[in-house]
Amino acid sequence: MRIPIGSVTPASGTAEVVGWVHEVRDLGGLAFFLIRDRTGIIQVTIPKKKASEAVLAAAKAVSRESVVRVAGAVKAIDKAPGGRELVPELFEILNMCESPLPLDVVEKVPADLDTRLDARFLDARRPRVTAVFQIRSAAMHAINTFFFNRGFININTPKIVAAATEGGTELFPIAYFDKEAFLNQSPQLYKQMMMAAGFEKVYEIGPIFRAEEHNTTKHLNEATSIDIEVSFIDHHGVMHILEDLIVHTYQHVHDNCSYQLANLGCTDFAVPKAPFPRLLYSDAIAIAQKKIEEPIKYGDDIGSAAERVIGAEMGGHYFIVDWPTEIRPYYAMPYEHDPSICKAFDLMHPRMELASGAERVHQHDLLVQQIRKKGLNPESFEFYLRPFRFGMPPHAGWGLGAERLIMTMLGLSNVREAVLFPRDMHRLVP
RNA sequence: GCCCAGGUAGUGUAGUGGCCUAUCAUGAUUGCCUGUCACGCAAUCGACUCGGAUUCGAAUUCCGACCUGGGCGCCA
Repeated sequence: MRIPIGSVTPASGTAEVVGWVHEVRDLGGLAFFLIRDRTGIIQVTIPKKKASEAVLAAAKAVSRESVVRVAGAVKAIDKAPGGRELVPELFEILNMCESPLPLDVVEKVPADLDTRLDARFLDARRPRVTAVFQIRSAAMHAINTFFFNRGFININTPKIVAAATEGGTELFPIAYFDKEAFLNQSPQLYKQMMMAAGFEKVYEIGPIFRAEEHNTTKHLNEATSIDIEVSFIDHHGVMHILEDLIVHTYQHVHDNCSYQLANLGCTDFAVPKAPFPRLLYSDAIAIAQKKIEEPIKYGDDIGSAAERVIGAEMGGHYFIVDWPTEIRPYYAMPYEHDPSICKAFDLMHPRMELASGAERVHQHDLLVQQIRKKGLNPESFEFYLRPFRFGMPPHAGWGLGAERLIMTMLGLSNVREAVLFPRDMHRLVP
């Protein structure tokens, strides 16, 4: 019976493991093989005088990164990684690996991201890359559990749509029989429609597509969005949910992924504390005006340079709240006392924006008015506007970028590190 | 879309007109080595993105193409 390498201990007695040949060190009369699976690495030691002919033949023939099955006695050895080693009675090559390798799995020599992504299957064998995706999986599990425990209904909305949701961002056109269609940039309109359906609390984790020709370390043309929409709640309510979710997710990773965090060198993994500070948009602008050279004024978007200096000032996660209505989408609810600002917010990590959300406009006529103000045609949104005439409850929601969450959580330098097969301007394969 | 910087063995690099039959590391092949853990030692193998131009001479200068990284705008 095969057991995971991470579970092999000096107390195991005998063990059978399967995995990849990570490294070979042949000292002459004694040879060391490091065998790796997704749970860890074990040293296999072959004393050549004592080993069987079959074991010697296989050990001589095998190449690095070949798949092998090894079985034998487990011995406690202080000098070996994990304090144990395997002395094989069986050393079977399940599949040979070609040579040379497209990149160095052991990482004695680094590889460019481009080279790594071209051979992602091999790149992902590297323990630190495996760790990123194991942590991403754990984080997603925590997020699903969080919503399930709070009574959210998990929904799936179409990714093939007829029109833009908000205007502005570029869409990917696709051929849809004899009609014009696009890949969806956001589940925004659909999750709002489910408020009219009385679902009250919905969430969706799914792909979003943006055809922007951006060339940065924090943008993808295909990203994963974690979206919620909740009825009978205001923007403060959904901000509470968001900060609780962030803390819960960090805590889950902290409690369940110590091996992976160690592989990544995250020795000081800190769980953020809620509540996160609420910074008024107007105060954020004031900070930026003091600290950066390029001119920025009330009513401007907060650019990368401003984002960085404000982030440095805040030191941790924070919200920017009460944005000018003019620079937010039409579905953000303006304040009654001052319609020039609205109940919209962004969740920020010191490095970048993670999420944005708002209390939504739920009154049909106000919504039409706001759509017009943005220079958009309400008629092309009829499928969306219709529910607002048939009992749409007050509601609020947000969308959180999954890759950015993982990127900032683990201190990754490029968002592509948080995606198995990233899609950007230049990359469509693999 | 705009602005920078690049493209040299499988991988990562050095090389700014002749000293390049191209540096170093890693890797692969072969040999030696019984406690390695970036094992060590020796030998061998393996590269200037493509096309054009300048020049006695181009990896190096110029033009074009293709490809890549980064910054900005915009956003998640």
